[in-house]
Amino acid sequence: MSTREYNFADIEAKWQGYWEEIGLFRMDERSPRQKFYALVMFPYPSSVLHVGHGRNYIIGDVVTRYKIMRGFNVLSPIGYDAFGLPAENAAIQDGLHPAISTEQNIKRIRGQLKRWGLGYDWSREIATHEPEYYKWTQWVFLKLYEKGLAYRAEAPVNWCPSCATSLANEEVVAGRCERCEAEVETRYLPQWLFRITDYAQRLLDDLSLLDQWPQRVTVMQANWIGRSVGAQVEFRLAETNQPLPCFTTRPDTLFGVTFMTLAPEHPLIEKIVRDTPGEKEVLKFARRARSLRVQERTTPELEKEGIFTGKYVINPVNDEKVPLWVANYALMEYGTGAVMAVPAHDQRDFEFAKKYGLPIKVVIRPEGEELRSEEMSEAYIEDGIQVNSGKYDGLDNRTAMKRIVEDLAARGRGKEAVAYRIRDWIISRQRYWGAPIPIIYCDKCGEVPVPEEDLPVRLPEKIDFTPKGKSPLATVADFVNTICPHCRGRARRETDTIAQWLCSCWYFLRYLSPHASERPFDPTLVNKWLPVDQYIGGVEHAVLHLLYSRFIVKVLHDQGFVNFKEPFKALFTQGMIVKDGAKMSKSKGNVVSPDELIDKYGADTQRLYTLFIGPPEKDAEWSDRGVLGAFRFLKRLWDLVSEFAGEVKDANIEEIEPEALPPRMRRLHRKTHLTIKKVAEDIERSWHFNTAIAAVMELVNELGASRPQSPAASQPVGPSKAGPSGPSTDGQAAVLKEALEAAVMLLSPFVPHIAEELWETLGHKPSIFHQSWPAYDEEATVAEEIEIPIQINGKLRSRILVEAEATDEEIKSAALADQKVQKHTEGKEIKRTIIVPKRLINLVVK
RNA sequence: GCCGAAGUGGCGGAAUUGGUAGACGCGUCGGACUCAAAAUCCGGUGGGGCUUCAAACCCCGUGGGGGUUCGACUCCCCCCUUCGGCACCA
Repeated sequence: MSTREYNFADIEAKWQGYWEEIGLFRMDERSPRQKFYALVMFPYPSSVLHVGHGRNYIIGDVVTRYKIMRGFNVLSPIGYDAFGLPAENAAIQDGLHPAISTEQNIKRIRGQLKRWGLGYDWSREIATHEPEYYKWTQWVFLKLYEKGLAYRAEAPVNWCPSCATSLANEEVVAGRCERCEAEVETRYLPQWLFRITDYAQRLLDDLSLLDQWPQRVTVMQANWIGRSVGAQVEFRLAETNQPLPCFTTRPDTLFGVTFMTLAPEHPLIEKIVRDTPGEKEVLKFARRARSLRVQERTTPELEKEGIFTGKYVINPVNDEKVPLWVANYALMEYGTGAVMAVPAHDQRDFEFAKKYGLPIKVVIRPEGEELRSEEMSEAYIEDGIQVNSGKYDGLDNRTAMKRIVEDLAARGRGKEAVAYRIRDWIISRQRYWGAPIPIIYCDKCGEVPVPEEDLPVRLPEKIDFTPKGKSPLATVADFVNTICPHCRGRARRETDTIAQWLCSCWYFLRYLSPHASERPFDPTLVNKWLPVDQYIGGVEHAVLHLLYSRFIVKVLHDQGFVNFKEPFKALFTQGMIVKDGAKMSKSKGNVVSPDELIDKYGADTQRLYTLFIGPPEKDAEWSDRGVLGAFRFLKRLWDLVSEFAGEVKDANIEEIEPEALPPRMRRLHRKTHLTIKKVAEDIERSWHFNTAIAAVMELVNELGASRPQSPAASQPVGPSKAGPSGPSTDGQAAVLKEALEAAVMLLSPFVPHIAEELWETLGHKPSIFHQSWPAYDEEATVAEEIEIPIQINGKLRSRILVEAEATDEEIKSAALADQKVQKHTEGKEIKRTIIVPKRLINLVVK
């Protein structure tokens, strides 16, 4: 037997070396071919990657290789999101400097990526912790600072006690730290923020440009931005006439306002209660309410509490005087921090009013019904007809809403307004392992940005990482003490670092000119290559990385640095791979290591199984048995090609004449073309690699059945070895060759190493990826005979074989001639006949 | 509570616009090869009924209940379950 061993280890090493050598994935800036930017979310270098991470990169690699074969000039870069807390926490634990552990991890991960056979342009590799990179992250910060989009404020922040740093709102999930799941506290600290709220409307509007994003991601972003349309209405303090604007989405209920509430943080509180009898009590209440933890403060379960300030405000629609309260459920960050309360038509206000005996005044009633406040057990929040609303009585509330706002606007006491749920983005981190914020504080000049030519502000290396609630950088005198760029006087540096999210907001621009030392990116190249044609990553970044990147790109666009508005044209979010029903994690002990798997079966097997496991956008359960199945398939393919290679070598595919072939070969020829058709459709239409692979498996099964020694293909092999693939059957050899080559090519983006090797076995010169993707012959996919199922009253009763071109009449008479059909129609009348061309016939009988 | 996705054999999953439900793989059962095992190859495999066995045949079957249709995993209505996201945002 001439069958060779499937020695995957050697094969994979061989071709990985070869691709590197010929620069298969090196992007050529001068190529005239159409560009395609394929991007995978770059890895965070914490320890090693598991097979779950692999899915992301494997899918990306399939896209890269497929697009290359489709003739595109592909850019497929890789890098490392290297700043961040885990490295620093590890340093605290075992004393290894983050710079060292990060470098070590990068080395290991780079090795893993290469062993997977992933195609990257390694000459463009970047890591965000390198000064050559973070210099430009700091530059981005300065660009925002110049436009007033970066500012410092003493803000109540989400504080993660375990990470010992502040967090952005996007990093808080259900009151817990997104990373470590510790409960988040509120602290008051001076922080650096980005005015992402200035871009809220555009971030929302431009979601409509992202028609190649999964809808759930755009919906999540829209929800996160949380736009509400309403009105800003100007109430005034009764004594001083000082304006106290509030935002409402229900100006139609203005006549039902019976009190007003202020957020405990509201700056006005202190002023208005000064020297009043209730001063102490009110301030005490406000302080207590403020100290609540974020998740306690913002749940509907919170017991609604408040206190009367002793002051009153005037309602602009009817000049009514209503009491002003402080309430624990009012939020300073939303609207104006002052809320008009309409207990009859808002559930929170209703509960509050009931508790404190405040009046409830109905101003909207359901159509055709009365509504009495004494009988209400909950607020009526639906639409209805205005009552107790002066001249607006009798109007439907939607109309009244518009009129009331118009009338207020005419009197200068209100206007249409929009409020957003999204908050400004807190980017300060009180930790070491990040890019220092490039700001200097000078006693004379105040806050001074570090001049561009002084970048990067380098991270000092020698440092004590132990978290103290403020940045470790504050303890390094050499770092803190500096000179003011303006007056040359003594000054101090900002000691917070930039949240790592900013590093990943622009890395996809850096890939175009990764080594440029004079600028962050090359504008010509960036404008040519962006937006990214296909971005691939996890859905967990829906409102973090993906929202932040959109924001930063818009800022850069506005300043003329780039000419596109959105960074990622198409997004694909792959599902998670779980094991034993849970996300893979070291602590759960359910991590499947790719390294062992590759040792045992090879990278191609792992790749094939990962792609075969299910539709890539869905979560999937990892199965060790499934891996074995993938391996078996590759081995079968290997044996088949090895076995046939010699016989088909001289055959000429061009000379196939289907009519001259025996039926089995004709079927294989047809199957080959059907498979070519299906695989491209599955890849292009829905990325369903699992069904594409299944189709090739079918082809290989069919091929296996064509083996000379297969009982189905020939008589038991006699003393003569000539068999059906002997010299007299060149046409048959050509069909076999065609099928083998198609199978190998169609699998090549999925299992590139074995494909290259078998391509060579079949007598071709590498690389298979220089071949263009196979095309199918429509004519070859047409069957001469087709099977038509026969239904009687919608139930399947029989099947008949008919000529593909058979007319309806012919099909019908063939069906009626069928024995089983006769049995079922005996003595009955055929009422109707439905024929779906080439699909089925249904006889309706009675 | 609101929004979204999903529910198909023992398991992962297939089924263009409504048109043969269960492709492909795993598992399992039977067989071949073997002293034996592994590997490999061949064949069966949704449930049930009928049947000595088999074939043939019949019934049921895509979370549950209705409906539309010649025909429904697919469309419509109601309900259940699971998973994601949001959740005092005025």
